[in-house]
Amino acid sequence: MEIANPAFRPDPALSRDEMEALQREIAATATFADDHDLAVEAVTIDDPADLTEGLPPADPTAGAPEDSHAPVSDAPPVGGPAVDAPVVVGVDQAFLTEEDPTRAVSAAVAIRAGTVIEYATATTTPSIPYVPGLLAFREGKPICAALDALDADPDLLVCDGSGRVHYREAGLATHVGVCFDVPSVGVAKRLLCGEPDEPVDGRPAGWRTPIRADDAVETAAGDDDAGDTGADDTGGGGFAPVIGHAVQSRQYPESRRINPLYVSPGHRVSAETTVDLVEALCAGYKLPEPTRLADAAADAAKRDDGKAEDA
DNA sequence: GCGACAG
DNA sequence: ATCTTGTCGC
Repeated sequence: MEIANPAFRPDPALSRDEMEALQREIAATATFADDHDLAVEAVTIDDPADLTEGLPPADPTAGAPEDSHAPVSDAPPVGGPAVDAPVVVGVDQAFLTEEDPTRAVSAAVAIRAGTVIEYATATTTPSIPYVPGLLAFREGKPICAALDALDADPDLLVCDGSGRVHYREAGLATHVGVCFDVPSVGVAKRLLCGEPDEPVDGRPAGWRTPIRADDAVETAAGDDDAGDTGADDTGGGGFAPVIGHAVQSRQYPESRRINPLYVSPGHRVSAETTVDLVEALCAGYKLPEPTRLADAAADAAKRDDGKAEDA
C-alpha cells in the first residue's frame, strides 16, 4: 500500500521537541469519529487461528466472491470491486536484542473473511530507545516499511499500542493511521495515560468501561467527537472526553485473572466503534486475531530472516 | 523531590 | 519488547 502523508512519517532523527510538535500536528489531523464503511459483522472472526503448527498459509483469494469457484489464476474482475469482505491488517514487532546492533522485525498480516491473505515483514535497526509517549518514532519507521511492502490495501489497521490514549492524542495507531489515511485502532495491554471510569480488576469477559482524558492528556481544542455529552474544555461541570476503553476480551471463570485490553481510536474510528471492532476481532483469546497473527509472524521472521537483510 | 510511563 | 520453568487449574 502507498503512504498518503509522507510528511508525517515518524523520523527518529527529530529532536524531542520536534517529535512532540509533529504529534500535535498528527492529532490535529486525525479524526476520532467514524469515517469508514466497516460493519462490525463484516469483520467478525469466529474461529481463532491455530498457531501450534506454525503460521497459517496465506491464501490470496480468500474472501473473494468467486474464490469458491475460480482457480487461483488470471482474470481479475474488471471495473468492479474484486472482493467485498473488508481487509483487516494486524501489525506487530519483535526484537533481537543481544545482537551487535539490536534488530527489529515488523510484521503486517492482512486478513479477509477470517483468512490470512498476505504477510509482509521488514527488518530494521532501531535508532532510538523506547521512550513513553514517543513509541511511534522507534517503531513507526519499520512498521511503515512493512506496510509499504504490503500489496493489499487495508480497510482497517490494528496496531499494538495506543491510539488516542496518549499524552498528545497521537499514539502509534494514530500516527500510522494518519500517515496512510486508513482507519486504525490501537490495542494496548497496559494503560499509558487516562483514567478508567471504574476499577478494571477481575472483570468478566465482555465487560468494558470508558477511559477519559486526565491531567496527563493534552486534549485537542477542535474535538470532532460525535458522541460527547456536554462541554469538556470550558472549565465547568463537563466530563472529560472519552479517549478509549478498557475491555475484558477474555477471562477465566476462576483462579488466575487476566488483565483487560486498553483500546483506543487511531484514525477515522470513534471510541465506541473501536471497542466493538476489537471485540469482533477477538476469537477466544485475549488479543484480537490480527494482532496474534502479526505477533506470530514477527516471531517467525525473527528466527528466519532476522539475521538477513536490512531495510 | 516523587510518581507514572504503550512497546 | 526480551530473558525463561514450572505450575495451577479447567
